[in-house]
Amino acid sequence: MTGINDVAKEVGLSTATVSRALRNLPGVSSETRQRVVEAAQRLGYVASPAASVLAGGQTRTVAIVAPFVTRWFFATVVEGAESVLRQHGYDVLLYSLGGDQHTRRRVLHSHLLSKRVDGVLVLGIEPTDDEQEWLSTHAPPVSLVGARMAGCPTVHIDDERAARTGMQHLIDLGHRVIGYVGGSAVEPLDFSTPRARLQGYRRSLREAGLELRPELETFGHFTIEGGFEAGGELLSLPERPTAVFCASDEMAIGVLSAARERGLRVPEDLSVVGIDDHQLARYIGLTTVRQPVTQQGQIAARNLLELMQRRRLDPGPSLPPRETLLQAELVVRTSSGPVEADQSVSGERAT
Amino acid sequence: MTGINDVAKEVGLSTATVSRALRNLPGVSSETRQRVVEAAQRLGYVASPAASVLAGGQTRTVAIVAPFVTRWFFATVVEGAESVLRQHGYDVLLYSLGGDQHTRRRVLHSHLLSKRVDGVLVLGIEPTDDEQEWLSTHAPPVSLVGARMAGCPTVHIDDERAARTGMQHLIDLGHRVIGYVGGSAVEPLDFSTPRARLQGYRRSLREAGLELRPELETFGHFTIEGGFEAGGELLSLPERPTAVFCASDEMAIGVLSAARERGLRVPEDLSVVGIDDHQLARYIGLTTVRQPVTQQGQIAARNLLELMQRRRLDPGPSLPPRETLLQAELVVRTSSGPVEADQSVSGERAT
DNA sequence: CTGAAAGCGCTTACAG
DNA sequence: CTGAAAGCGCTTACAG
Repeated sequence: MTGINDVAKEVGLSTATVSRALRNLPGVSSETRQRVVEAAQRLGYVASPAASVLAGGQTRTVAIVAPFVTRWFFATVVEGAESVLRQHGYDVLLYSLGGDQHTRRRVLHSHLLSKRVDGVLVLGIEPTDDEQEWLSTHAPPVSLVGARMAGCPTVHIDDERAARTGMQHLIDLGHRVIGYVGGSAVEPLDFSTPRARLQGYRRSLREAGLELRPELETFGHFTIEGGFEAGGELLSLPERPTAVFCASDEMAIGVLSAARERGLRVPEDLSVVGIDDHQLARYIGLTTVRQPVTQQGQIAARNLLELMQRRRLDPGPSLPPRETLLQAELVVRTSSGPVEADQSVSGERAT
Repeated sequence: MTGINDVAKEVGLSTATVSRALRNLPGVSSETRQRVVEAAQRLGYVASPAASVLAGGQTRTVAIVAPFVTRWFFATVVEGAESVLRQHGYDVLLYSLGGDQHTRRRVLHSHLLSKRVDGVLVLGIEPTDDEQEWLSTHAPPVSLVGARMAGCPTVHIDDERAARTGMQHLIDLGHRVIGYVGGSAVEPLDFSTPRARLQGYRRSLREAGLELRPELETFGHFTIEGGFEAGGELLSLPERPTAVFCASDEMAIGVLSAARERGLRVPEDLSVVGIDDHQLARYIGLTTVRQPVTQQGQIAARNLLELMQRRRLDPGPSLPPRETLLQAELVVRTSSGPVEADQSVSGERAT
């Protein structure tokens, strides 16, 4: 494998000069630089990352930490972030936690990260206080999507408000018994998104003077299958809700499926609304609260690039962290409609 | 940041012994090993990957190269592979090519990989002859999913056969005019899967004595949206097909949506069959040819682990590469049905 | 079983 | 503008 010495010999210069020339550092005559670049090209030389890192360079690598990559939202954010990072010459180390606490611990709470990457992109996970403390003292810069961490830039939508937007739509349509399909029964403290959406659901009900009923709150774990199960529960209730609001489109798809299985017409017998605007949503006519997803990945990546550059240039005091709040907007399709006459009877009872 | 020297000082031993103890190498008394491990733990020491690699160790990192991570198939394979690799202590560098030739070139055809990772997992891309030659001389072991490369282990289904399975189902139901939604009009040589599925479609028609018509072959780029567009074309044909076979479930979902938009009943007016068994398939009643997906990622990861281990232990002649052919099976749901009376008229005409 | 020393392939002050 | 030399933090023969 050709090393920097081979290139140095080839052009009759020191490795120092070769190193500087290849990295476009100042202080190399343009003629020399050109000769070096040509020789390197000819010999097929690429610097050994390990040696560069060890000698004090950067790793040119970023870690992306996400709970799952099979969920549409995270896969899309990863793709958005990855392309921006790659354009800037960074490689991406993927840590898909898979809900595993052990892995999470190893990844977030060990020295691995700090010596391996120049920055960390955290998706959809709210680091605990312990983790935050550890990260801020040991780890390289952190940038987040859909979560907050003291002193770090983040990009997200207002989840509570997004939920309220979807709920308001249903309430405006006259629905009075509205089921909810959210994340899981016991939201861990470190997942703020599902908590905020649940809050939004509840607050909308309260402000509309509607009753909060525990049996209307179900949990779909952000999967189609989970939504199907949760939808099944809701539709089996003695007093069946006339609408179901879901914390994600994937769960909404599950609910639609549960409705179909029971022969319910959508939206005549049941209205369903989600959050995301999943790629599938427009094709199945799902009413949803759309959030920009690729864009969140891109913005988070740019935030991270900026932090890494800042740390390189000037280890002084950092700017106040940026919080980018993206707009989510209601997209009305065919899965939601007004309460029908026979439905509103049960709806009135509920009020 | 605590280094190996700090640990060595702490226990009053040489760095060599500390290094050996921590990596469980033989030739260290168990008492010594225990002291070292404890000290390392206490000091929060983790070896610098860069230094380990440079000193002759392995990178403990694997590259996964995939065209897209937002496609369900690839995301699922990645998740399967990643969890196996992580269990074995490997990190994963993700290269999502995004159909970009430039990125592809940089990733597959530069020295980056060879110095950065111990192995490469290639998903859904058939390296060109040039790339194969380069990879086999410069790169670490390669393991593939859904593609072949000389001398490398691979796992995949028989794509032509999978297509024939789906097609036979439609033919058995009496369909005589069957549309096809595949990858893209000009399949690059390096994507064998779409080509093989198209072959399967054609061969099934020929063997059933049915006519191959160019206007029945459309292209959906393996996305829902692409399937929707392609489906639209097929359903606008003067002689509308009574069935559509799709090279992936995501495209089939698009076709279903196009049918719905036109008010066509499924399966009475149109049968639709896909390949994959996408997580959504059972919830929308999609008939499909199921392939194991997570499993392909896991097997490919194990193949790679084995190769990496073999290279470590014994750089001698390697075993003949393993080709794992997984079974794909028809899953009949509600999106396919027999040709109806009024349909078969046009069907008969087509014969 | 343990240690001293060389070396992995770069980068970076420091000189000139 | 260029070079000699130290050093990044480990691992690995080689001795003992």
